[in-house]
Amino acid sequence: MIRINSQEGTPIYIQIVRQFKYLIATGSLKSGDELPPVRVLAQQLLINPNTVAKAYRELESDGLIYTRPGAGTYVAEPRTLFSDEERIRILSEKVDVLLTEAKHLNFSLSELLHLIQVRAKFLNIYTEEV
Amino acid sequence: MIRINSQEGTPIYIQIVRQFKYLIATGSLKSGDELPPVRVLAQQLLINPNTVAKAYRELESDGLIYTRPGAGTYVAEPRTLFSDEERIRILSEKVDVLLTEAKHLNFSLSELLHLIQVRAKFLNIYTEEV
DNA sequence: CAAATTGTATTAGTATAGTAATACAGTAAT
DNA sequence: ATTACTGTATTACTATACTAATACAATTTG
Repeated sequence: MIRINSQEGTPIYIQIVRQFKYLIATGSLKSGDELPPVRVLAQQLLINPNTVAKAYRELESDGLIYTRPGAGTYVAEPRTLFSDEERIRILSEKVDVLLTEAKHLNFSLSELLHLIQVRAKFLNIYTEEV
Repeated sequence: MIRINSQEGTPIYIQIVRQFKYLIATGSLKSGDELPPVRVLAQQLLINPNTVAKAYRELESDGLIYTRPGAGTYVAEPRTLFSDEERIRILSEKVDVLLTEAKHLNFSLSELLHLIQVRAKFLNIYTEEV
């Protein structure tokens, strides 16, 4: 379910976080689904359970999962945690960074918008047509 | 020209990099323009010249500026450093991350696309209409 | 209740990041 | 050539990140 790459340099727990984010965003993991126990995933990946726990803590602080100590860890409901203003503010920061990157890579705005739609379809994150 | 925030936690040199990236992307700094000498900017910001130098090194490795030791540091030509495949590969990674974030924040695809155009106009990075 | 399974806290070791002090080396201008 | 500027390299200190070993606490299950 999860794969880590020791070569790549990015911290193990970050790799785990990122992959679960994708799995949740694409719907491979749905609300209520249980994540593997920290010890199970740790043994699969040959790492320390605490490293998995750290990843889970990060996902929980993002509101994507919740943990019940003694019971397990589950995918949270996709409730809107923030106000509209805050949602826009959070995403705008990331959009601005992307726009800057795109500009430096010589992408035009329409090329960027097109790429986003291509990737959305490829990742199967959004089913809507635009 | 540059401002740093000691509270915010993000490393000083990263803050410097980010701000120069914006200045270049928005055209406030154009090809050939000289960046302030490391000592000058360091004194303005009350930090060590080496910290500024580190920021400049990062910008140079991104191809945005070039330095001539003994002379100064200048904004590079906006030449395309990469092949089309590579440009798309690099940007796709960042797009994927943004799409995942947008999904978790309950943005629809069209809302995301709209926000991008709004921000592009606001930042004045792209002048084209879509 | 007892046993097994869950996540958590504590502690520690190692590596790396971040910043700085200082000395070095190359360029430009007079 | 000398002086005054450039960026660079070396070294070192400090804090934090990352991972792990181990013990703890809470829930579930029989």
